[in-house]
Amino acid sequence: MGRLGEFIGFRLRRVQNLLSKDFASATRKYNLRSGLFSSLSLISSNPGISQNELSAAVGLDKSTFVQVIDELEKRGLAKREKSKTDRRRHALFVTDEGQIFLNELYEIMAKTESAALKQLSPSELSLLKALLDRMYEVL
Amino acid sequence: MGRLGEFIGFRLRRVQNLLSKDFASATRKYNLRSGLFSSLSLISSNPGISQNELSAAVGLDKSTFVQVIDELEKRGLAKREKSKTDRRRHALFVTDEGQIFLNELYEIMAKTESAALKQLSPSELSLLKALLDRMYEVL
DNA sequence: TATTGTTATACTCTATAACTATA
DNA sequence: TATAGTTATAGAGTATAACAATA
Repeated sequence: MGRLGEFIGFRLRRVQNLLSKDFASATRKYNLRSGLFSSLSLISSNPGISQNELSAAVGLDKSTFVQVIDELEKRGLAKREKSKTDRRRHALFVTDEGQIFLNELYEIMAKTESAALKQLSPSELSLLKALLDRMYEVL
Repeated sequence: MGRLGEFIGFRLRRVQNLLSKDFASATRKYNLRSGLFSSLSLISSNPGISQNELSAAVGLDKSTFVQVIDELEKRGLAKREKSKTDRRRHALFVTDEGQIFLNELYEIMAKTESAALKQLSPSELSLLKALLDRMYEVL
């Protein structure tokens, strides 16, 4: 790999690439549009979140989420509700069916990561998380 | 972040996202097409590599690299040479100018990572690399 | 027949700008 | 005026399929 292999970003990316490819192939049958999983998860963890807040959390433009949420609604996984206090906003909620589906995706994600995590002892894993968090906070 | 934050892939991605955004903004003036840096680096480390081998190493389709290498040639950073032994193949080489530019990109990458790496002691950094390599090898 | 590089093409992802309805 | 959501649109990035040259 040459000097590219000296960089920590290279190592991060190649592990993450494999994980995300594994997750993509494990969920291919669900035909998950980009951002659907993370949106569903964030709505679940933050009931009533607006589309604007969601886009800020994910770091993509708000226009990106219109189709994502259209699809979540069409699939019956989440729904928009007009805010009573500010009628411009849509409060977003995960449906019961959406929560079941989301739990299934969490399971698949956990299984995807399990092979990699088996290589690490519990203390190594918590150290890895701590190191990554320290790097994230300073960037 | 909810349960999404429990996954190691989430932590890997968010650190790597920040690193790659920082690198992108630090190199914006060079107008680097996707794959140009990694291709130039791999050609430099593997002189005479073919387009097919390059695409296999990066994990993208060979058709993707036609335009990347067109641009590397147009900028005078690398060149194609017809292989003597198999006239279908193009042996790829970095020019002197390309090597100078590549070294500059390595510098920028190192500077990009330095903020994050300052958070880690030398032994933590080498452990982090080892853990990531162990995860990569098993995936 | 199979492989290397090429072209044409289409699809996904994402951003920007302009619009609407509200505030 | 400003903000939330929407629409239209354009630009990247990538893959697939078909092709020419060569093996």
